[in-house]
Amino acid sequence: MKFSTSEENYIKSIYRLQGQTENVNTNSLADYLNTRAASVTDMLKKLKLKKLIEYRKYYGFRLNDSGNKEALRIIRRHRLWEFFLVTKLGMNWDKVHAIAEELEHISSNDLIKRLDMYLGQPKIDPHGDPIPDASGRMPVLKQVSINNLTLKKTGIVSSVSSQTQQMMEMLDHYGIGIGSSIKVLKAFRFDGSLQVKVSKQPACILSGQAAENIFVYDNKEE
Amino acid sequence: MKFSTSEENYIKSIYRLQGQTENVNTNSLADYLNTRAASVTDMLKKLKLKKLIEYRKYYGFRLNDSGNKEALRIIRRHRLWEFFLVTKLGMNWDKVHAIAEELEHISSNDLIKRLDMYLGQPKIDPHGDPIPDASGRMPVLKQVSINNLTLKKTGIVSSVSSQTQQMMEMLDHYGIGIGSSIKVLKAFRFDGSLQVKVSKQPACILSGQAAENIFVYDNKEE
DNA sequence: TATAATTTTTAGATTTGCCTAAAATAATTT
DNA sequence: AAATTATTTTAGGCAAATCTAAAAATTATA
Repeated sequence: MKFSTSEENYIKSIYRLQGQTENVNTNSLADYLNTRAASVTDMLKKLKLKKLIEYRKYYGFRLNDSGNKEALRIIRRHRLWEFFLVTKLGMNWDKVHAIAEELEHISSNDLIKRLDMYLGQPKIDPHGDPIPDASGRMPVLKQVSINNLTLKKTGIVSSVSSQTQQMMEMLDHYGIGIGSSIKVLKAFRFDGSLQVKVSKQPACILSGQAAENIFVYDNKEE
Repeated sequence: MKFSTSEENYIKSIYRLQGQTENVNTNSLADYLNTRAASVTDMLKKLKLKKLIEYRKYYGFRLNDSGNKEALRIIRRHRLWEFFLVTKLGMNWDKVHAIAEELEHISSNDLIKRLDMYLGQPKIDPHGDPIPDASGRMPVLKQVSINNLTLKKTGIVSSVSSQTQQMMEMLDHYGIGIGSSIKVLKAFRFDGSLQVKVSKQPACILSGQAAENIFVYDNKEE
């Protein structure tokens, strides 16, 4: 089934909001979409008719199974395009969102399958968010501290276990933050220090102690 | 100035049609766009208001300078995306058109500038049509017979000078047609024969005699 | 050149997605 | 529990892009 751009935006937004709470309510969706409650109600009727949501008047609504599936398809497209814009076109990752919002509505399955292959079946987008697979499953992401990351494999920083002032200062100095991509070029067994490449910056050295506190997801297919 | 998808489709179509004749008339545009004359008239009013066309009621219309400029911007986007779909995603060139029709309406200048760089500033799309440059100029394409094509440079077949039955049979056998991409891997000076790669097929040998009858445009920036 | 045929435009609906204002329902207070 | 407040829905309208049917202008023909 094909959906309009507007329908897709509603589906995606409901998916976002229902993540936190159980049911979504009209006003919060209206806020989120920068529109009015009346417009939301109009669209809810349409989405109900198309059997994408559970909806009881005045009581809130949520996506049903096929609604969720559709949401994941849209999110997959969005994140693959973001990955493309950052890794292939070198766009800044805080600027890709708006463009991906447009690209995501092009729904050719063949296009997306090929894009996915071309990008190396990435598992996380440049913001550090997981990319659902073709059948709508979110990948199970194993986090590894970077001293356990395979050499030359790109990981995406997911968390840091020490949140001390000193640690933060150092991460800041190296330009490392949640979502940064990191590749280990060389591991020195003598002291556990690592030569790493952070995003597009020149290679640098991290101590073993720092390394074991920085966690990444492996990106791309094994 | 920003235009709607529908406006852009009209602009592009007028550009196509006015190529052949001087003025475009309502019915032929309606035919071309698979719509009704009344819808065309409605849009013409809008395009006139936005100062993109010359239009005298009942007498036909054509793009003015800014209309032409806009058309070329859209065509540029379309052809760059087609190039991307074929060369990067490996799509069949007879299937890319429909998808490029959607991609072309995403109008971020930064996106298109980067896409262009990423693709190597190509001069012709996979159908053999020239790609306008950023300022809307169509590239001046020099045709070269492939025995004058620089080694390892990809050319796009533009014409064949001998149209004999025998020649056609051979071209067919090698899978060479207008729009095919050809790269010369090796030139044997002894007899002028060439080892060439046609599209994604395995390399093969062409006689010097055949080669001098096959003309290509150089693609990509010098 | 008057009439017929064709082309183009206007008039008036329709659909989608949005809006405001008012009515209906639910939740909170007193 | 009744009244007040907040939320949600309905009613009715608007703009964009389309359509059909009818009117107007142009072109062709008898």
